Amino acid sequence: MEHLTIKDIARLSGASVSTVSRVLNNHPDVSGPMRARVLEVVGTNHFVPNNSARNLVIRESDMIAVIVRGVGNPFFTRLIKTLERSIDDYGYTMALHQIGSADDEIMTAAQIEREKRLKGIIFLGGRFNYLPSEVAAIKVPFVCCTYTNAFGALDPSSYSSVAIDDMAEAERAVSYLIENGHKRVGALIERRDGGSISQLRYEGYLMAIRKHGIDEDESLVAQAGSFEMDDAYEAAKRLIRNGKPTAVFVISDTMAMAAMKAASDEGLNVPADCSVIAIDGLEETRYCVPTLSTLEQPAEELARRSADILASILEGAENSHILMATLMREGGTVARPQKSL
Amino acid sequence: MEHLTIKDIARLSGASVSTVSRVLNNHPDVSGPMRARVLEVVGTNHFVPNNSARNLVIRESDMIAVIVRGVGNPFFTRLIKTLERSIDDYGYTMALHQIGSADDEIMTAAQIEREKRLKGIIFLGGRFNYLPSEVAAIKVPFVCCTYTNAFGALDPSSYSSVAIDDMAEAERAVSYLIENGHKRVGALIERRDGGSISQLRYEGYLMAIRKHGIDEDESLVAQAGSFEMDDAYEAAKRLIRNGKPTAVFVISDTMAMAAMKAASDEGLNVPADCSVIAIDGLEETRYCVPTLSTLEQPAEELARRSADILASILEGAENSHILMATLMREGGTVARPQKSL
DNA sequence: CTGAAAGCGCTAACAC
DNA sequence: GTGTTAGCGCTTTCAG
Repeated sequence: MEHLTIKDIARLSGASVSTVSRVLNNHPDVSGPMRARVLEVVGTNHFVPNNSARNLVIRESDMIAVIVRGVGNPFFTRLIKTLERSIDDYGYTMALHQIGSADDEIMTAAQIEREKRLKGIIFLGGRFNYLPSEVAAIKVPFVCCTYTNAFGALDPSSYSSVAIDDMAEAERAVSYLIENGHKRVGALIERRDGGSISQLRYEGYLMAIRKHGIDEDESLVAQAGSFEMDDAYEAAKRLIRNGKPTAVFVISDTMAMAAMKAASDEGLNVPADCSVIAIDGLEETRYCVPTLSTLEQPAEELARRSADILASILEGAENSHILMATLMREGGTVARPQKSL
Repeated sequence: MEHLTIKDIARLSGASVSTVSRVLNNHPDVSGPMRARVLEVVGTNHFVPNNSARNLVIRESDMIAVIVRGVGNPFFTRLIKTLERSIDDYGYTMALHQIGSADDEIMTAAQIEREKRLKGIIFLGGRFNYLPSEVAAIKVPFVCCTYTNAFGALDPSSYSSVAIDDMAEAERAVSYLIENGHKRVGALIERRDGGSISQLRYEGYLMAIRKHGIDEDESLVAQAGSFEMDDAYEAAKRLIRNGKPTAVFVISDTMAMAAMKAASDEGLNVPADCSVIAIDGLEETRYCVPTLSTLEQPAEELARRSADILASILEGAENSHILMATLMREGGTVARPQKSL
């Protein structure tokens, strides 16, 4: 016997399929003895109803899908936790879907939407350049969490988003370094183009140094080519050797950890010889020695507001976009530059 | 129009449902013009087939589910990446399922198995105490990755596992400290009981100190109550103050990061005043200053072997159990104790 | 309270 | 090549 069906249970318990279905779904109109009998058969046979069949006939679910590209991103951890709780509080059920680096989140979403009869979707990280034509495949409301359609052509009324102003926050971080007396401020980024979060934060870096009348210096910009720590480490070493910065702005906390290690391995003391500031605010970097100075994204808020927006849209509200502020975490990695430099 | 069905596409394109189905599934026996016509209608209408219906009629899939409790665990990150690639290499498709802390992985698995017609399952982290009766609900082969049924009563031939020998490895880590001259070796754990990985590693700690004839000292054992960094930080502070250890064995890398911070905040230098060793081998802790000394779990291997086993079982092989060795990463957090202590 | 029967959207024989 | 049709396993009117 491969897999039992509701029909088998009916036969085994001497009830009809509809009665079995009723007890399975906790409908009240089943007699005590009958219910007990069915439950017993279900139990001893480890019967589990086929959800595909169920989903097929149920025209709607209470499910909200959270689609993540890269569960590897530690920043998403906290978001996911809060998302789960918020979605639950609204009476919905969360389904987390990790997608491979090759998959397209929009196509995946459209697929899952039909399969699960989703109520709505929350994307955790994604492309910045959706086209209206592709998004048309998604018929339920969705919110982009931690990013917006900065490089795309989406009608703002067609989707929602909750994120920080990456460019402005990066500018703030770099300005903070400059205001602390730094002139040679390096930037450790992934890529300066490519339409990712790295590009936005790099542009914020540029705005800050221009605004403060500092000349751009190519030797002060290091592109790691990825968000990985090993690539960041190597890029940081190059940056330190070639650019001799007194402070470095890093686009993410994990990359900043690698940069701090690189500085240490180069014989530099952080922050005495080289200050470091980043954006993200991972829990892990609180435990760096010294604690990483970083602009903390309001992770819990980001997640909660995303759920709030989706829930309100489900109640009839319009799409909306929220830009949240970061909180400066004054750790111990920023100091005024040494006189000698 | 809510959602189109294959029937709508048939009507719109002047084809029959079976023809539409054929082009959707890339069957060869459809004429060029007809195929193009259908594809066009599908495209302009953003039609996505209902997978529930599809799964219902397709009696089997090529899917292997990876069920994770807590995507938050950074150690799982690398595992997931490798798992995805390995599963893909075998020609299967991976579906990642995060389960909430309240859900039971076995019930969830049974459910998903039927829903998706899974080929097999890989659990990433889970309870150590499955009962044969509950596991009976799962009809496809499954492998426990990173843990075994240490506290349960499962027949070894009924499931597979790939893990390290937690107790032995913990003993090895602690012995390493003792052999480096440490007598006051503390243990920072989650709980000493509860049937988790913490219990196993704690028992390894006990074995090591007993084997070396060191007396047990309650003030040298700190239970954090969770695997969280903030709890570990507080527990580490208590441990340092009350136990005055010259070295600490920590059951996980993340908790070790917190412990190093605690030591630093207590005015201690790691490793001069207090050595630290852990088990896991996260990429992040390579970038601690100094690099954390830890027994690296062979993450890629763990994942690859899990996929290998599952694939071989699917080819007719028997269940099997693999215990893998860790690799000692000699970072910079272990030193011989100071004379003065 | 319980059973019979009609689909949910799709695939796969089976005819033409 | 293309269309017709019988279910996949389940929920849900609708009768009794």
